[in-house]
Amino acid sequence: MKYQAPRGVKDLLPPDSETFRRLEDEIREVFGRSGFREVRLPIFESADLFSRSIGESTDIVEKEMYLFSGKGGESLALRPEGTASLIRAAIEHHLAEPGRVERLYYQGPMFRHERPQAGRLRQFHQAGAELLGSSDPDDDVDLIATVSRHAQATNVPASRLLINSMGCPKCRPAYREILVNYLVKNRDLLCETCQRRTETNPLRVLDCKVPSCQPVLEAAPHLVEFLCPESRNHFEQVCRGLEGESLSFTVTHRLVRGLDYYTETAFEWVSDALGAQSTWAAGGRYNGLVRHLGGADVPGVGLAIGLERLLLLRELAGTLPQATRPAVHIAIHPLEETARPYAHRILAALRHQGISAVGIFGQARIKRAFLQAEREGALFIGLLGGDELSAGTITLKHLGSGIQKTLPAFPPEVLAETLRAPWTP
RNA sequence: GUGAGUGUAGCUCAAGGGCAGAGCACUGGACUGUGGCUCCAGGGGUUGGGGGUUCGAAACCCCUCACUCACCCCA
Repeated sequence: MKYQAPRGVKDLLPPDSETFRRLEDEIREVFGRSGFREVRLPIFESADLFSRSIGESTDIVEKEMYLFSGKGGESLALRPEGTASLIRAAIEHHLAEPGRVERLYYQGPMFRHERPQAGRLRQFHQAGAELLGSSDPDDDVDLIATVSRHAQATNVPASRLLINSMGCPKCRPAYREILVNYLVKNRDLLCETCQRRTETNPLRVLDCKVPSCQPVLEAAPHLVEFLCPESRNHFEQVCRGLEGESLSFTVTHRLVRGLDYYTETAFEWVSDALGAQSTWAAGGRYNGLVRHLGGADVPGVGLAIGLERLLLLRELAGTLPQATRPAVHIAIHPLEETARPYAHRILAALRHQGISAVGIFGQARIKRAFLQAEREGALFIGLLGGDELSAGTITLKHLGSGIQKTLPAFPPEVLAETLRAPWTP
């Protein structure tokens, strides 16, 4: 085997490609019903956009981006996530303006250079929704409800919603200092990675899963206890709103975001039915991001769904959208050389009538032609021999019932109608 | 980036130092303008790749690549 797909990328073949397509369409529908409209974003951007928005000290930027240079030497990157691109586009096209509310969604492949494993690919797909221009906690609640309700309706197994507050630029630095003091005091009890992160990205230490770190981290001060009055109020209203919607959630003090631009509410949906990569959707509020990227002071809240992970869950639940192969209505087989042009004429005429039709040209024996017609999913086979050619007819056989009729091939409107009518004994 | 487990026909898998095999799929025939069933026959492989040990390697050793899972990170 000479060539094979690069590591961590996957070919999606029928019927899996059709199933995936249906899942994407379903998510478009869900976002669309909540008022979001699609933006098509480029697959690469200036590398700088991602390091500025995601954060220099995150793994994504430090070691997982696919970087390359443009002809002019500019530094470009395949997008590792969608929010940065969407916000860039919203600023560029003046959709992120004070007082203006925009609901936008995107969908498509993302790229991160990681070691592949269950639910983790180097090219994977995300669908994300972003609501710009509102800082109202009920918009957080509504966005969360959109995904949670759909998860309920499609029986996503063992799914739990976790939420936390990341605070705001007013209160997070104070908490950060308190946390760093606590971590430094307990430095000897922490793993090497945590010791290093205490300097570089202290909030991430809370996310550590090394067993020996757990007692220290469990006892660490909780961010929610140090929120400023505004942030506290926002978080409480989100919690109350979710309760009002009867959406169950768990406040998880050690839930933090890997991406620096999140403020206030952070949330994610996890499922024990997945492997180690248990998060299938995640999001949060990012009130500082638009300005951070050079736009106006416009708040935002958004989320992204990992489509491959959702697909795994829906497969387990048995609620995957039905993969439908495009139906071939009729397969047309010329029995003699002289009937070939006639076959082409009928194929074109039927397709023009909206009937899907394939030609079977490469089979010398009629038995093979029947087998191929079945394999291609045809409902009918149309046989064209010398008799049909001279009489201007076509011999139709309905493959399901075995009913056979020889009818005029033209006008095509009449033939198309015959093919659409039920053929029962 | 680290670790473990797997790589044999298109697919699912046998053979565990001594002739590389089965089922399904594929191709041809029985069957010349009428399919699915059946029967008969056939094609397919440098055993992921490279090197080594051995009279002899799919098997044992080393390197490498890929897949799977876990760490890490994240959707």
